[in-house]
Amino acid sequence: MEQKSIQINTISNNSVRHERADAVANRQLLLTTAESLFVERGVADVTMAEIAQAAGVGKGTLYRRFSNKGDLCLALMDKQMREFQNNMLAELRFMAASGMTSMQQLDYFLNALVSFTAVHMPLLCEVQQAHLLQIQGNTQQPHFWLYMTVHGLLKTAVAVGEIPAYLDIAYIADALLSPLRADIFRFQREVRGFSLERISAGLRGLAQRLILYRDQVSE
Amino acid sequence: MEQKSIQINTISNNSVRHERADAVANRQLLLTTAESLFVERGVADVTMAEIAQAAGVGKGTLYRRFSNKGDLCLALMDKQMREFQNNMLAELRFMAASGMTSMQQLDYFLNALVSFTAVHMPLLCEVQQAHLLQIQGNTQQPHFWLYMTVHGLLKTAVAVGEIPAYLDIAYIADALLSPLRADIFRFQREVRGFSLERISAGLRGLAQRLILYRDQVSE
DNA sequence: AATAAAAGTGGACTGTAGTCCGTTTGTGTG
DNA sequence: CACACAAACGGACTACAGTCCACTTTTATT
Repeated sequence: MEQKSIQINTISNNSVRHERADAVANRQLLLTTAESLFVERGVADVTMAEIAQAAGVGKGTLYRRFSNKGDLCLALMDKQMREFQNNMLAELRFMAASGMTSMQQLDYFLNALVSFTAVHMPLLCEVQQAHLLQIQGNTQQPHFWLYMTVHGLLKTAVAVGEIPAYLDIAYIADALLSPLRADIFRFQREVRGFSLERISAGLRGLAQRLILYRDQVSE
Repeated sequence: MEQKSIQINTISNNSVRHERADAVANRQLLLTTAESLFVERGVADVTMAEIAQAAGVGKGTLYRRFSNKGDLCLALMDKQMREFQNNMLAELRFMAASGMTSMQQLDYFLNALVSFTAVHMPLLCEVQQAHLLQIQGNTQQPHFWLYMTVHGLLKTAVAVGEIPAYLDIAYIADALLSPLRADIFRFQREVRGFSLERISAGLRGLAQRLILYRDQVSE
């Protein structure tokens, strides 16, 4: 997880500068401070200035590490995010090897993603609020990986003939993920009062509708 | 459109207070001022203080009329919104009377909605940013009407047997509308580079997948 | 026309995000 | 070890959203 942040700054192409020790310590300090404040009073009600103050550093230091609240929240989820990714990758590979269809894998993936979204909703709200359009091909974005996964599964499903070839799977991948944007998800949970099970079933049901039935005209 | 704002404040149950003339004038002044600033420099780059100043009124006056930028933007769309609503209502009624199926009506509706979203995207972004969770059963929200319409069409479609009864249409109505949230729509347009036609076709294709085919098991 | 109360108004004020920049500190090099 | 300098630091500063409230204007009533 954090071995990544070392050796970021390559000077020219030869000598390397490590991230300074105090900087590393401060990053960690800020993360743990933020986390406990978030737990204590809720993510939305903690200001950046408070985090800096509670950690005993200046605001400039905080912002040097995390360019905004979303960034900070993303860093807090980072570990669990990678875990989720790795687990999913492994499980999907296993499912594929066991002869399960791509659409069954997609079903499983979406279900897991609903749970993940539910657990991290408060942080995800902040992340998505911040990263809205600075996405611009940033491969690091959480959304990017989700999209690639769903898109990949759909692509295979088309190739194998599970779903019709005329479907616009690039669009569909986006569309299937859009109800899981944190703000919409939250709306469904808190205003509509949908249970996790209902959201998961609804979304998966929508996805499974893509499956090709025998008598359909393949346009 | 603006005949509505008169006679809002009922005192007790008998006497009525009109909205003061200067207030009405100021509301109109603020709307036209805001609109020209928006046209000139883009919605996102105009601050509330600028609007107040350009209109020659204090900030307090602006905020008394429109409780935030989203509110102001909503008011600017109000006329076209009602128009869209009325047209749709009429056209859907006509389609129904002409014997078109609910799913065909939904197809038409979604297509029109994509166009509407595209035209008003900048304003919609602001509106949706502001009104995120103060929605709480507010019947005035634009989203509410969209939801009711889609939900209604799906309900009829189930009743008539166009789509299976086991579908969770309450969920599906939300899910179908979620790719049209302004921020997601914008992402698809500006980052993915999807054309309007592609978005419309993709969304409608997804909706049409709900249709019941003969050999499907009705679970 | 006088008046009281509601409604409206302006702008100072508060709170928060995020930037900027002069100062301090850790680190690799000689 | 000392020294240069990039990196890191702190906190003042800017910008904007939104609130508050003392003062003004309109309006209905008499």
